Amino acid sequence: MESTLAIDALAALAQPTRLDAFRLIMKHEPNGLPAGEVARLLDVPQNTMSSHLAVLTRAGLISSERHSRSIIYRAEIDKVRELASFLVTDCCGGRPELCEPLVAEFTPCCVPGEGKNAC
Amino acid sequence: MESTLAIDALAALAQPTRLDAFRLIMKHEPNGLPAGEVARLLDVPQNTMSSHLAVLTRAGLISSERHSRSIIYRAEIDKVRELASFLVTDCCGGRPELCEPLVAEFTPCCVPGEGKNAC
DNA sequence: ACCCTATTTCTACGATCGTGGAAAGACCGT
DNA sequence: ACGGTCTTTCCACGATCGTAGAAATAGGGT
Repeated sequence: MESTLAIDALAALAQPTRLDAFRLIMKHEPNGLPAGEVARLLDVPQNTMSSHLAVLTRAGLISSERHSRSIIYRAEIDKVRELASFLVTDCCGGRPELCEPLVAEFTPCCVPGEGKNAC
Repeated sequence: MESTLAIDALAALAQPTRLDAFRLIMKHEPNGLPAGEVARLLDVPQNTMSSHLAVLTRAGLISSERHSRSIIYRAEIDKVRELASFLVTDCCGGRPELCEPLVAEFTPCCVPGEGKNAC
């Protein structure tokens, strides 16, 4: 992942209203959520939310699709994967021994066949 | 990880000069790097870099320690782990099937006993 | 054609951010 | 005590951001 793309994604998430909106949209995968619903659920004016959603879209973290009158927003999960990967790769670049604890953090999460899921 | 702490960390990294500085300091783990070196290597005035380093410090991503005349900056790797974990947890909250590909992204990296290290 | 709903675009305002000159603060050597 | 090095703090400037009112756009129902 290129540095400038990572910065756009980081900057997009580094804002309370947008982070909330992103998390909300994530929670509604893979159905998505209309823009008005996002604004209503987070109690933010529609036009304000619209510009925030535009920022998240420009950063590639969400995408939109028109569905008659509504515009449905969905999360771009690959982008989160890229971003987390960027952080980890960045951190252990050239130093594998540093990123081992990072991997350990994620591995117990979502292992198939495990009864409880820590994730 | 609390949301506001994550936002501070994200905002701190969402700036070119700071991201560069952070990556540079990461690269010099665990020895650390004096503030002046960071400024010199990235070709940024010392006082400008000083304020950026202060932001990264407030976000908990780096820490400083005086060593005679120099002030050595070191990365707080745990914080990166927390941040990456926050992103992943955020993403697959309640939906384990979504975070599986994320884990797959990290797992091949740094597995012990592997000859080549993709990380 | 008209109205209603859903959403965006335009615009402007105050607030915060990034930058770097100038000065001040630590620390060491002599 | 003094000069030199390393770093931070203070300050001010322009630039970007977050917000939301008002108007414009897109689509569906009658």
